[in-house]
Amino acid sequence: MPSRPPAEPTRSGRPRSAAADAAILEATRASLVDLGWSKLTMGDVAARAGVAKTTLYRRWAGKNELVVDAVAVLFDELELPDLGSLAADVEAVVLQFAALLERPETKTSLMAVVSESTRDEALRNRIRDSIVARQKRLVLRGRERARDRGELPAEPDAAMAARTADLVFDVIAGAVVHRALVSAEPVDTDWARRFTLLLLSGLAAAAAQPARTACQKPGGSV
Amino acid sequence: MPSRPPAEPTRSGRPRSAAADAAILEATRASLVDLGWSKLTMGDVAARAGVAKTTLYRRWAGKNELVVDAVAVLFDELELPDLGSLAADVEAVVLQFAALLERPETKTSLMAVVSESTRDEALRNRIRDSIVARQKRLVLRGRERARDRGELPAEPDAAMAARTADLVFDVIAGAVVHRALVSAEPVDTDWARRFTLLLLSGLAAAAAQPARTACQKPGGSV
DNA sequence: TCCTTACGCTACGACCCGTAGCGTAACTGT
DNA sequence: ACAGTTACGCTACGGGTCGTAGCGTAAGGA
Repeated sequence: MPSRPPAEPTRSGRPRSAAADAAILEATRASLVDLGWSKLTMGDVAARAGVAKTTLYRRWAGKNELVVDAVAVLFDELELPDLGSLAADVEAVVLQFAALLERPETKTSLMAVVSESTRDEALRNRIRDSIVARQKRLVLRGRERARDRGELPAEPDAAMAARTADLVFDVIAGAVVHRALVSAEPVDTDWARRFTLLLLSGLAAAAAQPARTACQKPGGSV
Repeated sequence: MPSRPPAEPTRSGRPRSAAADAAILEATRASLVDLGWSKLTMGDVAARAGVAKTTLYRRWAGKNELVVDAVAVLFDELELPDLGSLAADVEAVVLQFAALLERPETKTSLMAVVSESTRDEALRNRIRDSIVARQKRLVLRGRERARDRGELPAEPDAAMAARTADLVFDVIAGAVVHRALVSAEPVDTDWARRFTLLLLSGLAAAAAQPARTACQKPGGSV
């Protein structure tokens, strides 16, 4: 339901074709794969979907909104598995997220819409609601599950817990995105394992020592 | 010296105007501020720079390359301060980087060119050489300095040290970018401090315990 | 049956792209 | 001083996309 009018219970007149919605979003993803973000045009999407160009503009304000909706459903695939330990769960979700970023549809368009959103608050909200919020739930569920397992201490201060969750979210999502799209190097099992070790070690150690000095320990490698 | 021909020692004929280069790059930044990435056009940049549009195309292949060069010089401002401790240094550089991302020129264009680079290897290399590499140096210098201070153990395995540096780089840059541009929330002193604590705690603890299990400790908050 | 809304289609002005062609300007070598 | 070479400004152009208007038709609801 990507259409703009928030909710109108029963409207008279001809209803919008749900099949057209599906065809358009599918055509958008296909066009992203073939042409990439910059060469994707509204006319091309309309032609692929077997729909008039005007129909697109009746539902979406432009390319940005259309692509966000087309890509957002892919994030529904993300799930937090229950593999018995927090480390295994984090590692798995990192690999899932990386696999999603490897898909040409997302690879070419995610950063583009984020870039556009820096000058468009409505678009920013749309991205937050339909993409970012879905990812953040995984972090909250992961923390919840780890607390039930006894792997992380219960956080008495709710506000502080929320800020920590935000921090962890930006670290995980940011690191994976940066590795995959900016550094353009593979997020493989080895990288995911090393990253997870770094993150969880940091969470545990920082929880034990909230001071603000650097710690020094001898030892091996990360 | 953004022009494509790598190096031709002594060329005959009229030399390219260095003043025009400077004016064009300056005009590009100004146009980014006023119009943003998507509405920036080559014609507008040429007009602002007081230069013919054809001159732009004689030096840059297109918008992508031009903007990368125009923004790259801003990254020269980044420096790793020497504040006495690794934590303070990291915190400061995080804030510097965040301030850079707050500038409208970078905010609107960095992710856009990264997005374009997913389908253009030459652009990817250009970004890596003129932007990413400059940031990565800060990580290497930071580690070097921390080792001299005794804050981090010397890493005997050079290959492993390089991989750790890459990991740390993606974590720092990725987290800051994600916080600033995707979550669109401020990277303030508090956030930088909490992030730094998490990172450095993780580095120290993970170095001491390279195993692959999650660690559980009691304690307060990050 | 009337009313309302969605759809397909065509056409349109506006804008931007990237290039070709030309005459002129600037610098190099002999 | 002169020819050779390259850069520059300017104009003009075909090709493409944008986003919208207008029209007739299709598909539901009262």
